[in-house]
Amino acid sequence: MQIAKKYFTEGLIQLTILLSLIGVRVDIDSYLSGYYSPLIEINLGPSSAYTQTPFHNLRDTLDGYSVHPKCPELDYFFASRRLLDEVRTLGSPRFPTQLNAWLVHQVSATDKADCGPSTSNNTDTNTGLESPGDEARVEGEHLPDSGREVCQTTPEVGQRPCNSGACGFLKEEDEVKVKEEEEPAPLTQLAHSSTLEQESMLEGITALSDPASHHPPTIDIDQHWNSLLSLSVTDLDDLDTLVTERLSDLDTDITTAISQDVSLHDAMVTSVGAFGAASERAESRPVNQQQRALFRLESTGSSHSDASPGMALGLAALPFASVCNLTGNASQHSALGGCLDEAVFDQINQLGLEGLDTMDTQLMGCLGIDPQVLEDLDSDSGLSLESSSGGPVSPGSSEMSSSSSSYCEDECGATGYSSEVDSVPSKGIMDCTTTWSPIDLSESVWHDHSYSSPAFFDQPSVTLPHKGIKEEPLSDDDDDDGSRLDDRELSRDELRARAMCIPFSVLQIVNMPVEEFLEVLDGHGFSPDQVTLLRDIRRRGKNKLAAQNCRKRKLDAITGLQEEVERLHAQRDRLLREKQLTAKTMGAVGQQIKQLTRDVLARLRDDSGQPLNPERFTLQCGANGRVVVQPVRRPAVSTSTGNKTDKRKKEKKQ
DNA sequence: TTTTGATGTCATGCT
DNA sequence: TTAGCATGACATCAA
Repeated sequence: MQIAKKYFTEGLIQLTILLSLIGVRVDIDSYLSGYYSPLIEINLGPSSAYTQTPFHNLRDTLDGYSVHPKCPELDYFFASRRLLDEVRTLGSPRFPTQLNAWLVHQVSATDKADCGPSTSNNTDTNTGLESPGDEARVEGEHLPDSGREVCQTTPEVGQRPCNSGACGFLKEEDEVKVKEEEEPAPLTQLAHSSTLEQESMLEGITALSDPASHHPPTIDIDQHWNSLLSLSVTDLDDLDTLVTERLSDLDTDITTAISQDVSLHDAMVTSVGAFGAASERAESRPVNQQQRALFRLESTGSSHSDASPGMALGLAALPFASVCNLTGNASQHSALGGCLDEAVFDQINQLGLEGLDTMDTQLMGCLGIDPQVLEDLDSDSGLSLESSSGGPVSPGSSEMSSSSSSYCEDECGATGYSSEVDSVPSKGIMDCTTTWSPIDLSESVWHDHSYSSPAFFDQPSVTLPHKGIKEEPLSDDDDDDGSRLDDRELSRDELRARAMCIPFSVLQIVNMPVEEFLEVLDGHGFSPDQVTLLRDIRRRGKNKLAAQNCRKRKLDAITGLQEEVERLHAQRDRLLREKQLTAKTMGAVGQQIKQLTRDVLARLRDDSGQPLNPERFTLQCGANGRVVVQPVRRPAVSTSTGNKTDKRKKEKKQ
């Protein structure tokens, strides 16, 4: 039985390795870290829900982040994680190392069932190899073997417990220093392996090391954490120095930095678990939990080093900010984030943060984040970019995605027309605020500056005088001020729709797919006027978005041209300087040549023994490097050349 | 009162 | 033919 189990385990490992080599992520770790023991799932075999390749195939799609039916509780987590993955894809490419995490789960997961599903504590749970219990002992007998096999027979893959997460990152240095003496062979392999392999091997070494050595890192975590937190935002240079020193101390820090990125979802699981499920472990160890969560979040580059807290909140960390208690540690957060994965957020900023900022304020409210912070990040004009992007009502987000995806490629989030942005609030927000209605959102974000007129109800004409607003006294009826203000916030089309008793909001009309729109036109028995109004509203809404897009592009083009002009100016200045420098150099060289020529000629004698006259002779350097004295050509020569030019002119004329 | 930027809307061409 | 997009032009509002 043990032999069969061993073969089975090895087969799983090999299969996982092969899948990883062809780019299929075997991300069991995501599931493991939340609710279930990895050991149990491993024992369940390949039919386990954690063999989630289909999930990963779907995860990158718009609506493909649905969780495996066995884990519906993780739905909102994966929605958040998907967002973060999208953000991270803007940065440097990531490499799936969850395979390694899976392998290490085999090694160290014997006590997972006892110590809880969270993977962040496996600094301590690695001692599970010694944990009592029959099952743990049985696994303890096998898993270390399998782990060594993996480490030795497949060094190119190595091991890496992603679930070790930030703890692993912090303790690796110390542990590896200790293990360098104890484990020379793996480190030798490490030296010849790639970055991720080194990372994996280091983690594997850590996982296979003596459990007794895992207790000190808990202290080291705090020490490292305090040292890192002691850095201020303005100490980034020092932080870089610190990183450099650590790199010099241990050349695997880079790999650990990568591991931070890779294991972000672990942090999210941990954090989410602490936030949503309020697990016992989260209660028993809140400090470490938050620290790890925060550190991991930062390690994934969730902020600019110089970003304001609001900026940080507006980034991809938003879905996780409240979970990770981010708001209270913005400065430290920035320092760490800027160190670990700054490049990602450079690109995010370059790509425009509006897409991420379009996290609806209601969602922020659900997460306990002050929406005002986000509003500060936006322009004060209340651009309907927000409204369009925040068109969460969009029942036809797919339609919007198909129509706007082409432009979203380079400006996704910038203009806010991303279908993804549309889709996210439509799901996340609706989950959080069940009382939310499209009308309310349209009133709050659909920008239409005062085209609405309360007089419209008195004069239900289709054409609305734009200046009717000013003509309408505001204080005519104090009792109706509230309703009038509400009406004033509505757009003209909204008012028209109300007047025509159309049971759809403008956003719904604009954003619904064509098929659905046609069904609405046909199925609701609208009058021709209503149909016309619906079509006009839809057309105007679409055109409004198009106009905003167009203007955005125009501004971008102008900005690009300005930058191009500046670049060309700089190039021209540089070339002019080079030209002047070259002229000066040429002049100096010419003077030197003249002086040398005079000196040489003064030392030469003609047939009569007289020095050569520099006025009549000159030195000519031949192609072979020989210097020949030649008589200076008189103007007659120049006239001959002039004759030649005359001949050429004559030839041209002919 | 004028200027200017932002925005909505319409017309038109194209896909 | 229709829907949608892109864009120029114009109107309006507000600072």
